[in-house]
Amino acid sequence: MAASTLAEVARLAGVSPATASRVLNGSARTPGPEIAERVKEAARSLGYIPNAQAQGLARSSSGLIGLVVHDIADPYFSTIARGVQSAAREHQKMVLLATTSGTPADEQAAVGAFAARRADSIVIVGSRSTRPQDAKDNQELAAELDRYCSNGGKVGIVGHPVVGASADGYHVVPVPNEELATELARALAAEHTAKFVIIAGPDGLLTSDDRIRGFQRGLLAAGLPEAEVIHTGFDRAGGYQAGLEIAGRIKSSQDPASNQPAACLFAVNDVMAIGAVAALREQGLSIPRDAAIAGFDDIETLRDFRPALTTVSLPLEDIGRLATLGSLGWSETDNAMPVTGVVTLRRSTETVPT
Amino acid sequence: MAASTLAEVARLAGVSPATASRVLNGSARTPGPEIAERVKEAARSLGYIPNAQAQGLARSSSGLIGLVVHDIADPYFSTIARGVQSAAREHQKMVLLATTSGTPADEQAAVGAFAARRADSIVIVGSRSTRPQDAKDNQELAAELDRYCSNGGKVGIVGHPVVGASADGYHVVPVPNEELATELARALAAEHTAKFVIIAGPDGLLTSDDRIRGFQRGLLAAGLPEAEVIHTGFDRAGGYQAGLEIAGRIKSSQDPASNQPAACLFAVNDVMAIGAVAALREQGLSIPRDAAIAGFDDIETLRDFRPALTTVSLPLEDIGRLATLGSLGWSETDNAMPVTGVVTLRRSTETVPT
DNA sequence: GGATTTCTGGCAAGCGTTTTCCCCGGCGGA
DNA sequence: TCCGCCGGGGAAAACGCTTGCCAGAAATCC
Repeated sequence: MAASTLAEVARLAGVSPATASRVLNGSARTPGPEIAERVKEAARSLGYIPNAQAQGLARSSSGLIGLVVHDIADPYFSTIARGVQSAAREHQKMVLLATTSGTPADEQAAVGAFAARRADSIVIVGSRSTRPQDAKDNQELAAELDRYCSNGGKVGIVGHPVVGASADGYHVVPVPNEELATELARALAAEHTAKFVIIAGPDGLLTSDDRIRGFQRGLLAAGLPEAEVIHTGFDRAGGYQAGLEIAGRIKSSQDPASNQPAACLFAVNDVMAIGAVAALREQGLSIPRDAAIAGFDDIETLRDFRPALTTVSLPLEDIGRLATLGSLGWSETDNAMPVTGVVTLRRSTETVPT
Repeated sequence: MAASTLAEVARLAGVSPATASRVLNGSARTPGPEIAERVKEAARSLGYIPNAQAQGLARSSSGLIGLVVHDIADPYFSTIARGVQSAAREHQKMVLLATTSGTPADEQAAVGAFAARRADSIVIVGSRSTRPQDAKDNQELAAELDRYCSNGGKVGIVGHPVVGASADGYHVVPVPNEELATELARALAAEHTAKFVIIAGPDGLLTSDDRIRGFQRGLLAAGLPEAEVIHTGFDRAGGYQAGLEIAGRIKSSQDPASNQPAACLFAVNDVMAIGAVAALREQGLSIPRDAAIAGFDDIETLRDFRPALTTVSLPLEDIGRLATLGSLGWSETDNAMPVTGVVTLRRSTETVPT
């Protein structure tokens, strides 16, 4: 038994498909109540489900929102995805998911697929890259997006605009990474005298770069020298690796007499921070005694981590919502309420008394 | 500028739409190479993107896979989602996401929406409920699914079949929750003499119930009495609450002379376990000294948690893949490799020497 | 060399809706 | 009483693509 069609419903109700369509799917014109009832009854008895593809074709709008993330299993993205999902639901849209590992080429493919599906809008999350090797792909991504926009699509972007994209229809939700990193640095500088080291993502990853820049600026403002920057992977493994390296240095240079932390670390995101902590611990170091460490994002799942991680709380779910609403043309919302975060000092950067 | 259509491409290339369709979208018949080149060139120059909705309508298949989860921000689900996504991608499908908070009514709505979109298959993840208040909704969900299946849809389910669903086309990926919980209990029973307490989800949540049952069986096999079961929310908050209660009891009854843990806790999932640990700690108790605790799932993000959590490792990503492949009719795969987990003993249940 | 296949394009009929007209009956105003 | 309106229902034309079928041409076989 194939799914029943509108035509069948109409026939059963003894009306034309036009009328059936009008009563079953919100139309400006509402047929007479008696007829309407008959149609609804017919639909019910046949178990009629409108074919959204056909509707999409006819209305040329699909009710779909495309979501592009690096990795849906990463808590950063999945939290944002939750926001996207909830905003989409409020607007009776469904979300189409694409994961890309952050590769611009994959992102381009995803945008293409969304365009093919005539998604009403696309939300892109995840740090942009300006690395030279990505330049070409970035350009193609930008072209794909521009094409999508010029065909009437809307795009919501978290963080940085896609490099090179220029058409109308973009809505970016800015995240004050730099400012917040500055604040974090100042807060840490007030308590710590140890050497600062930044555990960062690959050079050219915009989010990472912003946070580095902001942090350095904060140190500067506090009259401290620039921090050393270690570039590594933007994930736990990267943090872990950097942690190992730092642990080695600390152990070889630590002054046993001092009980001040030998280093104050800033990992540009929480997951990296956790990786670094794991490495430091494995090497027998203790946080925050031997080294203080801060992250960024304030991932929910990691809040029970001990020592509690100093970090910058970002309203990830709201960010997802905002990007979605923005992509839907709901731009009033963001003017009302720009994204902001708050520096959250916790145990991992406390200076141990004595 | 509206998106260009196949007809325009055909016109520009000087061929019929039929021919254009054949060269641009994999068809059994491939037109002559010279013509093909002309069409491709035309398509390229127009920036043609096939309209997937129209294709779907014509082919009556959408290339969509519907994924139903309780909460995409929950690491359990997001890890499975990653597997689903990757399997989908390998089969050139896109995934449509729906989150339902586990409410059967919402799940039904999601299935309906997927059916409307003519999703090729649906993957349902998340514990089924047999609670009386859900009975009616469950039945409707089952009806909706049956309808979807009888219209040719395929369904992949993780864990338990939907209560009451009977049509053809279901593929369930069984997760040996009960067996693994039994194993876990035996392993713990070998080391612990303290009172066992199970921190469980609401009564009637199948996954929770299975894990309880398995655990009790394991205790029994080890010659120990049944554990007390505390029913609470299936999430961190639930675990936390139970943790508070247990902490109270422990503190009021603890024998200061003993340095054996006063209780051995089993939380039916990792997130609950983490919540419980947080509560216990807040109450000044230490793990595993005052209480041992184990979880279930082995969530990746929580692996760096200290004390490392004893748990049962589940190949979540594979489970997602399997359910997806199964839903696509790739059933050979699962016969070859049933899902299995492994009891992973870690620090949180170690008995402290002396 | 003629007849029979084998190919290759094109025509046109869907796929299931929406939406623009159009028509017809009833109504109020003059 | 006549006319213009209005409102509700239907016919039919999209929407953009696939595919079964057909016809002509080329290739193959006696």
